[in-house]
Amino acid sequence: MGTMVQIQEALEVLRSKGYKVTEPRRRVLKALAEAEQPVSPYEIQEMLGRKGEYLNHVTIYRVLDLLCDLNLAHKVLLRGGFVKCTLGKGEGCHRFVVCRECGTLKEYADKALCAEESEMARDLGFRTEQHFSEFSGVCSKCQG
Amino acid sequence: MGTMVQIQEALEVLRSKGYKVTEPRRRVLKALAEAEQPVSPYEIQEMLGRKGEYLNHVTIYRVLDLLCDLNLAHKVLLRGGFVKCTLGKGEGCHRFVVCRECGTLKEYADKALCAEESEMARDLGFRTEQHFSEFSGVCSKCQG
DNA sequence: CTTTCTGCAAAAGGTTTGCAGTTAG
DNA sequence: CTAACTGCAAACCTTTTGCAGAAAG
Repeated sequence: MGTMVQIQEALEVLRSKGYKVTEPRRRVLKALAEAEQPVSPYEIQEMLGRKGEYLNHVTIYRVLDLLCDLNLAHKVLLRGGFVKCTLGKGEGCHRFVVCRECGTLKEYADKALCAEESEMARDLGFRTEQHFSEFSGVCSKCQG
Repeated sequence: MGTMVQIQEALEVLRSKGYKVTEPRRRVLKALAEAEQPVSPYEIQEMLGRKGEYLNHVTIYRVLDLLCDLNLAHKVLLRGGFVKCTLGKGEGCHRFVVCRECGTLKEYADKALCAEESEMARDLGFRTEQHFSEFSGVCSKCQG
């Protein structure tokens, strides 16, 4: 499955930036990859607990901080949880579409939209650096 | 000044929806109108305290909840604070541009952008209902 | 070996709840 | 008057900090 590959890639990023590859970091990455929805630090702790892989919550907070710094994970503001990043580099700002019913999330990027938003902001006198965009709606499965 | 008018309008919305116009609600609205940046519940409490207008923090939380429900205020997720809504109705989703330096914020809405985003999401199988957008950047004053 | 990382204990902060008393309409 | 609102106390949950021991490279 692609999940293992994704985790390996993430670990490689850690290594290449001089960070150590540790068991807690592996576990948090795996938990994020397995989660279908954005998950909070304590939810991650629960997920791991069920598999007998206890981690201190402080450790989880710190791992998540690092992963977000490296763009290997994102905090979803609308839901207050974290997700594993599924995009590569250099494709514009990362966005989310979140299903209000089941919590399913899709990540995407669109350079044209980014450009348009930046222009919008320029009209207001701003030089934008980052666009946080999250759309809330209903996914195909949940549409009746 | 326009501030008073804006508050009067907000109070009118409260009245028209059957909510009571109380001193705490007046005070929170006034504080939001005076704030130049997004402010947290406790910051609002401080602002009011300096004017000798004490409010319990629980009351402030509840007033803010109500104002957000009525779209008279917004929670700015990037900053974790609240702002008074400055837009009228039916102009599309409300967005923010926030200055990373001074915290200055501008609110705007753009129907075309909304439409474009909805199309984007439709391609991903989503029927969107709400677009939540915050741009982080540098405002004209803070640009060197 | 040495630097980085983790766990623990504890504190600090933010948010919520239930209830009794007050107030707007 | 009565329903709606506020204040208080307390609980609860989330996040952060400092430090001592463990582990990766």
